[in-house]
Amino acid sequence: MTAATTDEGAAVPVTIRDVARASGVHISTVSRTFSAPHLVNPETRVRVLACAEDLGYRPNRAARALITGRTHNIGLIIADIANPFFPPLIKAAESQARHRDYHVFVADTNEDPTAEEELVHALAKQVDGVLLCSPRMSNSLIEQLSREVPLVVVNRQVTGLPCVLMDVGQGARAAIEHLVGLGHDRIALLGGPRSSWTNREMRRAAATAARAGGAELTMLGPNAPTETGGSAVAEQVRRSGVSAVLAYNDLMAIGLIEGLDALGVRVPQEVSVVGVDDIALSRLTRPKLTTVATPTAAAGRTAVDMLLQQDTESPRGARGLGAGTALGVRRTTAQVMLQTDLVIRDSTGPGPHARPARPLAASRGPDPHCPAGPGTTTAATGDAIASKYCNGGSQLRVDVAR
Amino acid sequence: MTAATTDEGAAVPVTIRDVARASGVHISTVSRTFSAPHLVNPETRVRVLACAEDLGYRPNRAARALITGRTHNIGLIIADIANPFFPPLIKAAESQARHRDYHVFVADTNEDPTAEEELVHALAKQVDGVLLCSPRMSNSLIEQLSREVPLVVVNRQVTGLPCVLMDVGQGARAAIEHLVGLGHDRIALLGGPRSSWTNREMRRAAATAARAGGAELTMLGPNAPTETGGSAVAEQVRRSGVSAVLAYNDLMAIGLIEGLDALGVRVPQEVSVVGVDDIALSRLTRPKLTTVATPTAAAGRTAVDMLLQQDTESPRGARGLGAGTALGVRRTTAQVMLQTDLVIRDSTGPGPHARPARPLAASRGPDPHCPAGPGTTTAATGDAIASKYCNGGSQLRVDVAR
DNA sequence: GGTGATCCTGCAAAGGTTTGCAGTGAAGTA
DNA sequence: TACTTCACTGCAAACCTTTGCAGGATCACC
Repeated sequence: MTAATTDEGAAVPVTIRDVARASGVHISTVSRTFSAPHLVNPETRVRVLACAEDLGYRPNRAARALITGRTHNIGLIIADIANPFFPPLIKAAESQARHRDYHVFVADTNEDPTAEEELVHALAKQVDGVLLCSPRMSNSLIEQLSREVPLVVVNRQVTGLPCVLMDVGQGARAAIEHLVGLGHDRIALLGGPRSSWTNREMRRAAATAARAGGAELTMLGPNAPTETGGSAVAEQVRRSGVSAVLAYNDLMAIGLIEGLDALGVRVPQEVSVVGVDDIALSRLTRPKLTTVATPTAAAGRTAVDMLLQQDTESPRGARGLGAGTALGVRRTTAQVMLQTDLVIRDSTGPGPHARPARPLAASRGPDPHCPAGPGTTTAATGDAIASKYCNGGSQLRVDVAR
Repeated sequence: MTAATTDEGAAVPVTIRDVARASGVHISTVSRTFSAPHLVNPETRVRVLACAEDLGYRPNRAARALITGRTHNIGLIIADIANPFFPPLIKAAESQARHRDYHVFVADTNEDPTAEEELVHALAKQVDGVLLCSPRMSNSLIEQLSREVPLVVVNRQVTGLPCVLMDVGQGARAAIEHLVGLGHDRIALLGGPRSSWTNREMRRAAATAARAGGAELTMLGPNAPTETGGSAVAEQVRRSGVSAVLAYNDLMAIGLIEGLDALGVRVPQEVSVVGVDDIALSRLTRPKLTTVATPTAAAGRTAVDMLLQQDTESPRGARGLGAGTALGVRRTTAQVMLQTDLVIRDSTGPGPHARPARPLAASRGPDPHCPAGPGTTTAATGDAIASKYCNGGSQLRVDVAR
């Protein structure tokens, strides 16, 4: 408001120097007023702050970054923003970062590993750390890049690096058990991208669970993790003769349901379908999707916390230590596993070997993921009652490596 | 790869100085090699580039920004990333910006005007310009902020500022005409946020179109632009006795359909519903949503182009001109209006006064918004054939003010 | 050989901030 | 009183890059 402007309205940048002049102190005192207030006399401080406020002074972060080596920015590298899995993660990460006075660069790689690498390089000098979400590049490349800039990896396990993982293994197991419990003994796993860690975990856990439950598991894929990727295999699913499908994610599950519908195969009457992610959309389709809910927002928050924690511990470019000395630079390598929940809705139903009317073991009640909406209304439509399978809320299991 | 690292792997920042030493030239020559290659001897240039490559040198953008006054960053302020309307816009904007060697800060305001203002302030020094998407703050505040940093406004008309608008007026008119043509003469407009420019435009255009078509238009709202906001008014819609509803956006339309379904009201048999935005989701619900498609990605690209264009024209902090002199600072105030398209799917059907079997005036064919997918398969399910109402593609109508 | 033009390169200041060090004055202690 | 301690402030270097200016070398031309 009171910031000086020229006639034409262009803002005149007001610097620490202007504030110093106005308040009659040296620029270093102004600097300290903002970055180390306890070092300046309370009276001086209020005077400086008043002048700064009056002139509309705001610290130049670029200049600050130049000397401190900290930008107070973080980077967020995302495979595909348009995939509804990511926005809640971005939103949570951005919010958490801002709480800690950090800003967030967001970059979209279109699932392209090369773009991922370039972006890390491009961002490295501008940020204090990077969140790599569902990366598609190799582990060794990730390790290598982590030497250039602190990294936290989401949805991928890289030894020696801090990771935030969602326990899709547990989720896949719960899903298979749910299907087996419903009387399905021929199940397909609709795989996602080959380079996806989640994909590998799901395959492994689903295979084990199917074996334990005496069911036969058919692996399909890899496929694009999109609606189209799901609908494209509808025909294959029908031919395979399975009565249930666990899909890599909700988008594929929804696409598959569309595809089956086009072939005249009814879900869940003829084929049961389970997705993964519990994107908002999965409550809005018909039938509403049974899915493994992943704690996306929590993952975003946690990843930011881990990044900023390790960041605090390892200031780069500090002046006191000889530049580049590894002294005191110890990076966190904690790996956090977030729990998943099976949310049972309407896309799964009794299989060929269903036993009559055995109640589910799980707790019952309205879908906790959809409070107060008509999304899970049941009586009128005869839908199955939504329930959670395992545990009440998302908890952390933390392993600290090395 | 060959960048120097310490034993423990921490990266040693390599500067222009290191490259200069390695290649035996002065730092200014190295600088010119990157920022003004034509000024340096080809032989020298290749030598410097080789050394830079070898050492893994990357220019420090903060330092560069400090002296040039250009950060090569832009800010993107979004009301709600989780609203599926925005991700395609973000994606397009980020991609376009990156093509021009700019990076993008993304910030989410949670529909909070105060947060918008704070974010503009916070970002101002770090970016060369800001995209304000569907802002909720007042026009006068926006104008004031535009003096601090170049702004391009999306989905809001602010005189004197560059704006990217979607012609929702045209869209609303087309929707009303479509409904009237189907025999509906009592229609409700389900309004969105009061401070939304889109909302005002829709109201105005819908009212005019309804009058022209001899239909009665009931205004409902304001409501939250979410699924919940839509489902909350289902009861009100039923009581009002209308046979068709035009909703502020797809989320509300989908929520409304859910809500009506819960009340036992069938769509489109008893009530027709039209949304706005054509989010990906609108093709996946049952019934598939008739909606006004807004060119979201084009808006993102256009907005970035406009911002960078005006940015090129008005270098800030240039050294040659006296700092802050408005000389040469002439900002674009072009306002671009992007055309919208009515996409007819399955949530609209004949009204109480339908004339029998009059073919629609529009072109027919598969939904151009959903190529090659089973999303609009028709024969098996008996769905209406999807078609576009007005024009073939999104075109620009450009007015250059002042 | 002298003059001027052209091409390339080096010099040094500048941009806004932080921070180790030193200096000041006042208060506390012996 | 002399000495130490303390709280506060100023000084100046440093971070990395860009860029106006000037100097040096080379060449062409008269």
